[in-house]
Amino acid sequence: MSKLPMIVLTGPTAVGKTKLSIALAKAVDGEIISADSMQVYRKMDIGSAKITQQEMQGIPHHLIDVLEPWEDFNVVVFQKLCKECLKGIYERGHIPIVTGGTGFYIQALLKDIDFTENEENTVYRQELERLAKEKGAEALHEMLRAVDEPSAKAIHANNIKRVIRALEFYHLTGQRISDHNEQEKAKESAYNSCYFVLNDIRELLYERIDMRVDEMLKIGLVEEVKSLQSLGMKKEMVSMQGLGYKEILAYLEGEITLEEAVYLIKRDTRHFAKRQLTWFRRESDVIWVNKNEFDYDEEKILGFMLEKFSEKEIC
RNA sequence: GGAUGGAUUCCCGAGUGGCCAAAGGGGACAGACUGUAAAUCUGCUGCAAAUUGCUUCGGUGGUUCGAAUCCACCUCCAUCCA
Repeated sequence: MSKLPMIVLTGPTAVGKTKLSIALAKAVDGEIISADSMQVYRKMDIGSAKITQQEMQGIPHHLIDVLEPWEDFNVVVFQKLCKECLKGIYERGHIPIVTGGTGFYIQALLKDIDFTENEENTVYRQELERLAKEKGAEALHEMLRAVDEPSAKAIHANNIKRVIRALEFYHLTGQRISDHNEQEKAKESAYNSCYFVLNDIRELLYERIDMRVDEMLKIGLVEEVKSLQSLGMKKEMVSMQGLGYKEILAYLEGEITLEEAVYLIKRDTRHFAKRQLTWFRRESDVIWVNKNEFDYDEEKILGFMLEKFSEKEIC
């Protein structure tokens, strides 16, 4: 059986994915699946730059507003929910358009990376976290070296989160995560997909980010976070680690001024955009769509993408 | 007009005779990433080359084997007194 068709539309934050995704969906009779780690949350509209009902223009959207802000979300949940959506979309004879900036999620979907081999082991993880605090990152890294030399070499000792995950993986499965990664890395895409990365001149992108943050504030980001706070959201929660949320929360708790919070949101969003680009550069088979090369003309961009997609479908 | 304090590499800021291309932070840039990924972490940042050379610390001149660091004058900034 041939692989199922799929369009991926990604790119750095604030590049203009949302708008383009609607035009694309109309053109190919598609449904949109959001690959975004924050837009899944209800009550988090402004800070996550969530698409509005009106902007959707009747195009079905999935994985938006499906979780409460106190619920955990991660790749595994994404992958699971995503597969469920895809099933329905294919049954309806539509094309799935995966839109969003979380490269890791997209990879997990395309390569169908296997995360199923273990449960989240909070007890062991908590113990490791405690160890890290008491004995330091180096000690933890030594523990990893003892059981999984390649991982220890690849993961910097300071990157405690990933050291912990590697240890946890070994603890749970008896297998080295480095070996597991090796296997998963070799996989190729499970779909007949076109992987578009929308991009723009860096400088302009940064400008747009700054402007968008100002806009968020103007339309009530602080109020949004305030209401989340009153619902009991704490900064440790996954949802509150989103850009715009953690900083405003820090402001509301009196740790920093509003001015500082705004500066941090802008800066960290810029950093984020950069990291996204680094990720996409590493992915193979991506089709870069530099807006400036199309004179910022939506029609031209769309035309190019449709052409690429039809090439893909034929072969 | 007078007094005092300052001017440092993209920015902030340390450095007060050799160990200084100059601490530290920020930004910029680059990278890693396989269950928190809007997260977490790393590298790099005067110019050119093999351990080297060259041009930098407001300007000009001087002291010294040697100056970002000392001296003189000048320019600009800040505060205070007229």
